[in-house]
Amino acid sequence: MHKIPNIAVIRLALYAKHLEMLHNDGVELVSSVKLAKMCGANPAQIRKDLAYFGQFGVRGVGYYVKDLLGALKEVMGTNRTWRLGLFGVGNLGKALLGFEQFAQRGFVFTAAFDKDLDLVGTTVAGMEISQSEDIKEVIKGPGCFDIAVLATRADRAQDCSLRIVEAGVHAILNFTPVRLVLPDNVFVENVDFTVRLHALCYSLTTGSDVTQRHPR
Amino acid sequence: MHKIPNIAVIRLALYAKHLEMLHNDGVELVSSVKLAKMCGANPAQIRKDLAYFGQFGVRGVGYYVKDLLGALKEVMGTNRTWRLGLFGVGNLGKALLGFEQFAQRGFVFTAAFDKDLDLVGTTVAGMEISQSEDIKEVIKGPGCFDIAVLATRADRAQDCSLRIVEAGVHAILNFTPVRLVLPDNVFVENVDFTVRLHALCYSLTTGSDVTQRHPR
DNA sequence: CAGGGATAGTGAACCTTTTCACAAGACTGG
DNA sequence: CCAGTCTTGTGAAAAGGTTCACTATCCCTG
Ligand SMILES: NC(=O)c1ccc[n+]([C@@H]2O[C@H](COP(=O)([O-])OP(=O)(O)OC[C@H]3O[C@@H](n4cnc5c(N)ncnc54)[C@H](O)[C@@H]3O)[C@@H](O)[C@H]2O)c1
Ligand SMILES: NC(=O)c1ccc[n+]([C@@H]2O[C@H](COP(=O)([O-])OP(=O)(O)OC[C@H]3O[C@@H](n4cnc5c(N)ncnc54)[C@H](O)[C@@H]3O)[C@@H](O)[C@H]2O)c1
Repeated sequence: MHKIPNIAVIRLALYAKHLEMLHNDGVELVSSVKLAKMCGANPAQIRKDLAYFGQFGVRGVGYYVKDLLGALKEVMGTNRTWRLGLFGVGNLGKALLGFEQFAQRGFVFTAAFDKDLDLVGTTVAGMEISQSEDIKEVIKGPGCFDIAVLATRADRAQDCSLRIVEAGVHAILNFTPVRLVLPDNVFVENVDFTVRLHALCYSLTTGSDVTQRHPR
Repeated sequence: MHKIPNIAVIRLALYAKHLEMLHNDGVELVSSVKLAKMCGANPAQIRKDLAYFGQFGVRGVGYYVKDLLGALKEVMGTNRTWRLGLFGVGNLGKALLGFEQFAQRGFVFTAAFDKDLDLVGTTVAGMEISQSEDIKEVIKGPGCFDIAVLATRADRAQDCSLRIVEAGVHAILNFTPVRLVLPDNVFVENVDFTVRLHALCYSLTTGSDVTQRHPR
């Protein structure tokens, strides 16, 4: 029994993305070598990553795209729709709400919250905006969601995340630059692209690539 | 002479971010232990990362926030303003253009391009939008930029990135889900948050955290 | 100016992750 | 049905990264 490297799990999402593309293109069979080329990975790594979760290929043949995709979705829990709740309908929040491709990938916004009373009650991308304080009521109804997307102003992020957790939500995609301090049973993924911009600056300045072995 | 781990470089940006906060709060001195707590890192790692680039601390005392920040900025090439050119002024592009905090961190949009002729000529967040085809002219004038931010529709991304490279730009922050195929001397950082959402799904489904040892 | 308490810098040990290399199985054509 | 070819699955080796533990250095107090 092996321990599963955390990074393998994250790569699974990457593989699934590319399998989805292959599937859409009508490709039925793929080898680890071909998939690796698409993902910019090493074929042995793909095989090893998959091996942590089972045997999905056929020796001498390759992987059946549809089967592997289905298996990966099951492993990752993405063979269902996940409901998202947005906090902070500003610049970024509006872009996220209006991003149709989320739905194609199984993510649907069921609620949106803002502090600003001018926004509350208005509709953005077909979604009526609720007041942040009402989270506990909203979550009991059709606005119930599984994952919170945090895009409030930075100075409200900690505070807001606490209320999210209090309401019983245990997963947060955090777009604010704040490192949230929350109980251990809450899963947080931080997205900060200024850090990525800095990596580019370093590359341009020194001429040396900051190659990423891990997808990010 | 040691080889510098690429990930160390990326962490530098993280340290710099937190040093910036300390500096704004008027803190003058910080130890590796304190900084590690803020960043969610190990103190030895911080010291080791810094050691790759020089000696910035005082034994028995700690690091002078202002000095260390200055040193890191120099190492990373962020002690100057970097000019950004936006491609694709849609949902996401508008949010990026309107994000004032970029400027605070030394990143300024000097040009914005779109394919849509209804958008070209209009002004978004104080920026006049040019036609994608005009990149070569724009880059010769005051609209010149160092880093391209790619937020076009996915099916135009590869094509658009090629034209960016042709115009002489060698760094791209790529928000599209496409893996760009470009010459080796072009630096690309991919931002794909659906992959992060999938990691959350996995955590929620299995109950096991996908802890990130590396900042992303 | 000596002693105690901090804390950076760093070689070495340790741990994790990637890559290699090959056996096992699957298909093809004759 | 056999030989040749392809590709997965996987133990083992290699590479890469993190953490430990210790030394060197500094500051402060008496
Ligand atoms: N816009 C970008 O491109 C971008 C890029 C990177 C990071 N971010 C981060 O995303 C966050 C939002 O950025 P933005 O540009 O959309 O800012 P914004 O000021 O346009 O929007 C913030 C919104 O959050 C709302 N808000 C504040 N406190 C709230 C609370 N407690 N509950 C619910 N809503 C609340 C505000 O009313 C406002 O509508 C910021 O933390 C920013 O640092 C934004
Ligand atoms: N909106 C989001 O929250 C979000 C999230 C993740 C990823 N993305 C990705 O970012 C990209 C943009 O998303 P969006 O929601 O802003 O889409 P959008 O359709 O609102 O905007 C795309 C814009 O790009 C322009 N465009 C197309 N081809 C171009 C070219 N060759 N040169 C310049 N401009 C061009 C279009 O005219 C349009 O204005 C997409 O690839 C999407 O997958 C968006």
